[in-house]
Amino acid sequence: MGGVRTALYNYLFARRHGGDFILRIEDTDSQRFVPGAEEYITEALHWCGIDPDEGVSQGGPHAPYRQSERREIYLEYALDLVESGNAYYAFDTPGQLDSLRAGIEAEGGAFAYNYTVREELETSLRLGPDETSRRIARGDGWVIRFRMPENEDVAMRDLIRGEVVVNTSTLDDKVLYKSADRLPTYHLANIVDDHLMEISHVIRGEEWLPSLPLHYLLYRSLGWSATQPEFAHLPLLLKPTGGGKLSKRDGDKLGFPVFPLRWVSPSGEESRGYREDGYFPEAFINMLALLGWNPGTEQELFSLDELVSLFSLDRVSKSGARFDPEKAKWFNAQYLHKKDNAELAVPFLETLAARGITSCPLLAAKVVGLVKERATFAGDLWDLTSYFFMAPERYDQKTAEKFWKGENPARMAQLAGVMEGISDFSRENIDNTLHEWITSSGYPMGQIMNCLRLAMVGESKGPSVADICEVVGRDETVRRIRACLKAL
RNA sequence: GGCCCAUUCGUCUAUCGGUUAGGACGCAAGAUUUUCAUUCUUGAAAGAGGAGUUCGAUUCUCCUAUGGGCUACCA
Repeated sequence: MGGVRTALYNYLFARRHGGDFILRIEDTDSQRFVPGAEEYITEALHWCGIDPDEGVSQGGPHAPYRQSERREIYLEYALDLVESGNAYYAFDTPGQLDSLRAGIEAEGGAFAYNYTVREELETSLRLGPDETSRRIARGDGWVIRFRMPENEDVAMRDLIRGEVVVNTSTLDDKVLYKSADRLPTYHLANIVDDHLMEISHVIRGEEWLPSLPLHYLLYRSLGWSATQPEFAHLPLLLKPTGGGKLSKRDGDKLGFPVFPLRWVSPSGEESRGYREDGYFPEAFINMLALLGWNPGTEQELFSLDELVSLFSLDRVSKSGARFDPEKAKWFNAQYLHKKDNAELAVPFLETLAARGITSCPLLAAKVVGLVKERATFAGDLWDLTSYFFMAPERYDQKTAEKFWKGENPARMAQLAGVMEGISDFSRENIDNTLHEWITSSGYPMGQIMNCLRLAMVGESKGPSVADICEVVGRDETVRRIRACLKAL
């Protein structure tokens, strides 16, 4: 969800300003490669209606869009950085660093790989060029680290938060190029690719804000400050209850989807998706758009086009937004109620067919129209309409006790005959005949109507009883009244 | 621990120094629907605390508190 919202804001911003929305796959962690994940992202964006203009599946002038296919690009820039003195080689093994870290933490300190230690550790800064070359030639493992300046205030601009200043002495010498898989880290790859792909705006999650100084310094060290993109860091999506940002596991625990589409991990773990749970993509998108942004008016329902024309980064809120599954449902219900009956009838007919019921599109659309305002999801439709297709199998006890008593059963027996006599079995005619008969007989209207509903539906719910009678037809109406008489 | 960001009803939010602090979800009550739902009306519900600036602070500044993020050869 968080990722989709980020993509959505990027899409809206790009569309709003006539730019391109680019999907780049940042797969520089070979350890965490997940088969199927990339296809999943593409399919999810497509379902949401926010396909990229450029990217892995549509290509574009900046291809390839998969960082794993651009690996030879990055080393060159990392070496440039070493040459210009902005980066250096480090030969420390992960094991060495772990024990160093553990030792310092045991004394209550915090280890940072920075200006205080880089001249004492296994770095090219201490070893000198000859020894460094010797070690590299020998095949020692090396990484390239950024040489973070000492005590410099970096002033940055965020389109949502304004000015942010950080002193470099609180930062560390981040690894830019990894030894393990001969790939850059996010930081280097991101800056290099954003430059090469002519990215104008980076709109990403707030968790990236702490590395913004590094990114600013990287642009400067590479000599790209003049063309560096603008940044906007989005507030995080928070769990509905408790603390922390929304994470992939929360949905299963709290009973709502966190994925746009159902996701089955390679290890077989399943996560439900908004699509499979019956959400309309328009409703999902609408809900996400308003989680952290609003147009300043009281309008809450927006089409994608409206969002495009209204969206602006300066109306994005600064604080984290707690996701409310109830409001998500409300959005879906709004879209469901607005949906065309014939359109809703298409999946509904499939539901019916799966239950062995054959119906025509016209009838299905009519039934859907009668009950859709009671539904939140298209999947609710069957529960709300089953009595149109099947006679009730049991009768709600409370309703029966309340209405099916005294002279009412005898009156219902009469009503069966009255119904049988209606030749034009239309809604209007049923309604008129019914009222006329009840009034002229001097029967209590509420009692009779509720008894009839009980016979037709089995409980106290549903649209106008005349509508129900019309749909099921005269014979079935009479049959249901007599069945109810027999059962009760 | 260090650094950074944030703080208005339970939740999402409006307010860009002067408002009876508005809307939405949810909740409650009522009306309509001779049922249920929809719809409509109404109600309960908020400026974290403390200083300062100002004629006047929810709004600007600082401090504190709280929440969150980051602190990997992950993104």
